[in-house]
Amino acid sequence: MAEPAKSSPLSELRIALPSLPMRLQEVGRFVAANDYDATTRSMRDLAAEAGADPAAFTRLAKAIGYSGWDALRAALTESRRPSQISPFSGRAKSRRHGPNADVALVSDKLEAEAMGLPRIAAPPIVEAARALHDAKRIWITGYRSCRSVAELLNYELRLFRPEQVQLVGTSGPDDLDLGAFRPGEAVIVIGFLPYTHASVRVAQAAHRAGATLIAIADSLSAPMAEGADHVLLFEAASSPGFFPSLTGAIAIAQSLAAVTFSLGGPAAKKRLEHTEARLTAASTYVSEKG
Amino acid sequence: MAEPAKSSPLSELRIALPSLPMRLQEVGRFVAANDYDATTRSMRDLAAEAGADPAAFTRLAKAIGYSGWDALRAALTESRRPSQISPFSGRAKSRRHGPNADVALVSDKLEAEAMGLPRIAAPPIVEAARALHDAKRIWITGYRSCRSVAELLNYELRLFRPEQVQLVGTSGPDDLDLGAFRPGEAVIVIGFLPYTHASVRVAQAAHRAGATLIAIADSLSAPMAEGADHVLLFEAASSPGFFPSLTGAIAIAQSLAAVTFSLGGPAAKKRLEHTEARLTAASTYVSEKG
DNA sequence: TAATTCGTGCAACAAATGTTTCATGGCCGA
DNA sequence: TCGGCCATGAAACATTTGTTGCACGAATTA
Repeated sequence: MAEPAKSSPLSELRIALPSLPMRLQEVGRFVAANDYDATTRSMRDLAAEAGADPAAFTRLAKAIGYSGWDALRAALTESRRPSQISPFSGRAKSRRHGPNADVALVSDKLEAEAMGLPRIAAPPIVEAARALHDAKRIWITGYRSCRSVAELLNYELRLFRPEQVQLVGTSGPDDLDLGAFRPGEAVIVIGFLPYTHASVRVAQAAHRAGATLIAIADSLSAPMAEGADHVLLFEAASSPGFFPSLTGAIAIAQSLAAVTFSLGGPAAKKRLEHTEARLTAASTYVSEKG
Repeated sequence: MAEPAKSSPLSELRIALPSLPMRLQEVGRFVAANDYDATTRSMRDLAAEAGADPAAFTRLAKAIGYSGWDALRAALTESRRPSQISPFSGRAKSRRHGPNADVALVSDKLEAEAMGLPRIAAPPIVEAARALHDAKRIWITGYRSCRSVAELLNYELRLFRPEQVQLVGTSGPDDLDLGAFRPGEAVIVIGFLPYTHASVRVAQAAHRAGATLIAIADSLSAPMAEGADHVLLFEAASSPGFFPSLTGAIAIAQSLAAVTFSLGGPAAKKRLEHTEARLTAASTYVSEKG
């Protein structure tokens, strides 16, 4: 196995974790999960809270290459020192070339996308959620990279409205679903430049069928936004990256699902709990650990 | 003796500072200026660096109203604890009822998610991208809501590396793919609390096979992060919503794809152009209109 | 089955920690 | 000038810290 980067003591710990004895794994996990306490409180204190032997901490430190717990904690403390993280402007010194160019690129991209989120208009989302709440059935469409957004929306809505939500094109060719749109139903279409023909066709079919059309797009002039009852806008090109940013679309989708759920009231809550209970019963999840 | 329940230990210190003896002022200023070291290093250590007597620290603490240096440091430690992600709690007083309640909810959610993005660490993303660049093959895994992230990553990476990227579980049962992991390949696992058994199984299989494991998760203590060569963290619970936030994961995924593409150089660019040309020729997109 | 290694908890150890005491020296009021 | 007061540094104190040696039990190997 390739030797991993020794960037942080915590990552060294994680990497060595699986090959450690059981008790040391427990302690290691505890340290990873409570790294702040690990740097501030005493070893015996941590041991008491973790329900482990104090010696285990010393042994853990030695097992991953440190001279003792003191050395591990010192490394942890240094890696957590805030001075190196806080100043955003300090990144300006990073040169355009060299190994840090990519880091600067990523940081800029994240920061740019963060700026875009608060610019999303909330009221249209709430209105669209009301439309979804009233809809007898909900269809969701998204192609290419927007398919991920469509599937997320489909997934979250189905958590509390399983029978009434459906992705277009999953139970056969898209064209079959296009003919199934009815008044009183809602169709969500997600897309941005360049727009796919398929998404436009779905939007047109929805409009023609008299269904409520909700478009999540990057522009009011997007083809699938024509004739839409609700248009939710996000900035796809806000980031200096190569691919259009989808964080805005994802944020809209999740907000839409959250508000729709909120409108659903106790019934939706009960439904969600029921779904979660079923998943838990099927032991889908890893059980909570101590 | 009663401990003061004031706002912040540091502000108490600053307030009481001018009325203190000269030597205690020096020490107090040192503590205020190096509060991180004050919580992590020992009293004698600080005294040595400040060029003061260790006893001065005890006297300082008592002068402010604490029972001793230990009490002061404990207060400092608690006030600095990072888990309190509550710079927003002040605004939480916005009306809970009325027609605008949902709008406020959405706005808060978007703002909270925007705050989370810049907190994502960029260097690990770049390192992970290097690993992807070197990988002979890339597997991607994500279940439940994380599947949307996995599919987005799969889509974007396939734009310029079509043959070497594959979603786990698309060409048959997951278990078939699990046996196909090889050293020199990279496996990406995306997940957050509650963690699915399936994702943990994939991570373990990757680790066992000697493949490079990249985990995109909400915590260092996530099961699939154990033994991972790269862990990319995002905040899933940062928003006051019902479903875990995925904007962080999406942002990481897109940054990862962007940097990997960047590392690919002209070859990747050529490949992407080729793919785009093919899609255009198939008239997938709506032609630019005037 | 016997021998051996390994993981683990317990307890004792030396070192380091925070606190206290004491002696010193400067300052101000009498 | 004297006497009391306070700030200050050094050293001694009890406590707590991280560490290590030892014994017991389980798992592994011959």
